Amino acid sequence: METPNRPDALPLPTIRRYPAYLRSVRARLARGEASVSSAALAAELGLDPVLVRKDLAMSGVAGRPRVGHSTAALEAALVASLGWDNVSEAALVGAGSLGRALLGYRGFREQGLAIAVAFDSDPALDGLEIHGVRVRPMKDLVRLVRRLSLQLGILTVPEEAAQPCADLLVAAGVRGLWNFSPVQLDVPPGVVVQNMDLAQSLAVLSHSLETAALPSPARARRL
Amino acid sequence: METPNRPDALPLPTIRRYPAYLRSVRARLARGEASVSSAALAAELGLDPVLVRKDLAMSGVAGRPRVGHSTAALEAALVASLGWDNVSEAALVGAGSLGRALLGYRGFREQGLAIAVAFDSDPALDGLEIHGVRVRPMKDLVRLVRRLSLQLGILTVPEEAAQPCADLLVAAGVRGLWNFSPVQLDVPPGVVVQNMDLAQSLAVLSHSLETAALPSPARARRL
DNA sequence: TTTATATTGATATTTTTATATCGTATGGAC
DNA sequence: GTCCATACGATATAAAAATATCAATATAAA
Repeated sequence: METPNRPDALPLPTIRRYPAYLRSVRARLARGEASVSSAALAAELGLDPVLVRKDLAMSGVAGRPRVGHSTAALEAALVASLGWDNVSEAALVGAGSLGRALLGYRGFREQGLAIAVAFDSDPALDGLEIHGVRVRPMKDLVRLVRRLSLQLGILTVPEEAAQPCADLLVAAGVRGLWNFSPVQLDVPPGVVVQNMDLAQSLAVLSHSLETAALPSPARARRL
Repeated sequence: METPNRPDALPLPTIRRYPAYLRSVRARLARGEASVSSAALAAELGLDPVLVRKDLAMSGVAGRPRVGHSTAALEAALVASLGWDNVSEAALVGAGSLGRALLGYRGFREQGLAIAVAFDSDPALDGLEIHGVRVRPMKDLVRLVRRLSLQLGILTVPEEAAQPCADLLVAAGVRGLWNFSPVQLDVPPGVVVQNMDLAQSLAVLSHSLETAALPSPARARRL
């Protein structure tokens, strides 16, 4: 009942480490290396080798003693686990400076993401094309997102606009929201929200700076 | 004693939640509310009330039965725990679209961060002022960062430039790096690195979308 | 004054995640 | 062919974090 049968839901920490593994594996593939050991990955990324082995095992790729894991197999398995094999198309809402930065980011292609259209409330931006993506007025959002069957909404709007825009995207049928604003979005069940919160990240950094005044213990390195 | 450092090192998950508490507390303060209950915060942020209570307790602010916690006291304690009471000055390296977006972000002031200067390898940007911050050439980095005693480096450069720029910043004496590139930085002990990784966040979102149960009807309509 | 109740704070339990340990398989050296 | 070093895989332990439970307390109402 609870579990959708196809892909297992992996532990979130594992999923968070997958992009780093994938990056390294792709680089090795490009260098012509046919296999990689968990120890090598662990050393490169500053992680515990056992942890890496367990993470890789969960991707379904078996390793061979004395050899390691096939880079090609790993690449495919990691991409599949991440859901980056079939590209999801997204609508970006808020073509301010952050929105434009995302529109110009080339890396999304390798990460199964394509931004199909952008929306902004500023009439001056209406019709503009930014990095190959057309900007549309907000009033067209629901209709366009629905017609294009977009799965994902990217929110790069000022905080006071975040919830209303989220509501529009949900009404238009997106199944996930990538939220760059610092507000806690309220969405119906079934819609996934992932927050990309600057404040959260900065908090960890500031607090670490404040507390780690002297280098007494080797603080555990979080990927 | 066990704790040589002045401020206690709080659990990272707690620290990550502090900005959300702080936001809510500040909003309540602005509305003139003198106190707030852990249950109210929990409901607003979608967290377990017990978790909120433990988090708030760790800030050192005591609550009163039937009343809650003083918003003023909470504000002060959270800000202090985060190290946001004394502003740290930062150097931003890489004045591309993402760098500019950060330079234009107003919220940093309330988060104890001020960007004092920016650097970019593009000579065309030399001397430019972006959102009130001057852009300098890379060759001036070490000298300027050292002279201004900047504590923090913000890396918004292409991935191949990340490690060299990090090395420069470390050589100039920064104690922390906020890394927006997807590479694992190698820094000497004592220097704190906090990664702000788009791929990591996107990974969680994609995987959640992949594993989340699809709405039962009308999904096989794309033949 | 008494009582009901909202709310805290402490303790205990469970769950999750990370680390340590040990056995096993494989490919190459001799 | 035998032995050895390497790397995996499984099991066990530990650490961290979230969740549950419950007693204590202070406020407001009766």
